[in-house]
Amino acid sequence: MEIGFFQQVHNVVSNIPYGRITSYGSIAQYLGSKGSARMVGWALNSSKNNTKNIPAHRVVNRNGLLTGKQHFGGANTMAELLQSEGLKIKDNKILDFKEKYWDPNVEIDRN
DNA sequence: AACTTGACGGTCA
DNA sequence: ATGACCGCCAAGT
Repeated sequence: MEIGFFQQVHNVVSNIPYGRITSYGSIAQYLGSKGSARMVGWALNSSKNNTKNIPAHRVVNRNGLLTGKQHFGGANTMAELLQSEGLKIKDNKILDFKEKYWDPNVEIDRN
């Protein structure tokens, strides 16, 4: 059986190291034509259905903006999670986005 | 079955 | 640099 799109997303997101972040688009690109960036967001949304602990807070949009903060319950939960991992956040944006950026297309060896 | 929505991203004015 | 548009594709209504 083929792995579902959401599960592939969960897999990639789970591989994001502590204190690092990536973007929806990068994940979508890593998965090829199996989905668009929007699909990644959708998959993460269904990840809360998954019992496993998915570090979804490490996924932001391409501008380093915390567009999905709304889905973490609290208004500032996502930002606090990221800050606790050493990232600099201001006004819902990751300041050191480029430095802490983690690209699955580069870091993961496609096994 | 048709229309709208969305945790996005690239292009163009 | 900012804002509008379009493409992406599954889910919900």
